[in-house]
Amino acid sequence: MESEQAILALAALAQSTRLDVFRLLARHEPEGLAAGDLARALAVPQNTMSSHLAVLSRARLVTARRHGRSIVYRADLKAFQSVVLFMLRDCCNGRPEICGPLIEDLTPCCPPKPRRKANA
Amino acid sequence: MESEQAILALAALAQSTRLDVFRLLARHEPEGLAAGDLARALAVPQNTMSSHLAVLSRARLVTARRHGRSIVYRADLKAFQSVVLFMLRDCCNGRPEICGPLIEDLTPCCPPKPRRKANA
DNA sequence: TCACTATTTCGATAATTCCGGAAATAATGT
DNA sequence: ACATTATTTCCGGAATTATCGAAATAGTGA
Repeated sequence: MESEQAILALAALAQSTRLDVFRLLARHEPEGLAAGDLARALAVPQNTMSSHLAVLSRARLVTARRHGRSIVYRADLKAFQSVVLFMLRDCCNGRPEICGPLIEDLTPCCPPKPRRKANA
Repeated sequence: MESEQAILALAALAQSTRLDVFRLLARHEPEGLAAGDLARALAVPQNTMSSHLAVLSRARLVTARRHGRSIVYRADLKAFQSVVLFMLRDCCNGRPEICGPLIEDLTPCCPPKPRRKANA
């Protein structure tokens, strides 16, 4: 991922409504949510929501697909992952001694197994 | 980390000069760089750089410390880590089945130690 | 104190973003 | 074709951000 693309994504997420939208869509993977449902859920006018969705879409953080009358939006978790990866690479670039503990502390986010830091 | 703080950080990084600044500072940990050095390195006027540094500072992504005549800035990697963690939590919230592979794919960034298999 | 260096603050302008009312576009069913 | 529903586009105003010249502040050394 290139800087320009990452900046688009960071800017897209740096706004509370859009952050909420992405949160909500991530939670509704893989079904997605229609634009109107998003507007209703977050109590935002449809046209305002539409422009926010356009920003997220330009940033490639969400995808849109027409489904009957509705347009269903989905979070693009792969793209989101790319952004996180980009940030970490930026921070770690050639400095594993810094990134190492970061990744380690990161892991508890979604512990596949561990319950305590009984590691050694 | 709360949303508001995260949004400040994302917004701070969503600008090319500031992203470059953070990159540069991360690479110059733990010594840091003086404001003037940053301005020179990125070919930006001092006052412009100063306002960018203020934004990064408000977002807690950098710290400043006077050192003689200069003010030396340092990347706050802990704060950066918090932002990344926040993003991942937002994405994974209650959905390890999504976050799991994400973390796994993330690990190759800086593999400090042999990773164990997720799941079993 | 004075001169010098480093950085920030002030102030102004241009550009961008956010918001939402109103109108336009698109799909569906009759 | 028409009415209905879902969403977007158009438009304008308010707020915020980016940029940078000029002036102000802070530290250093003679």
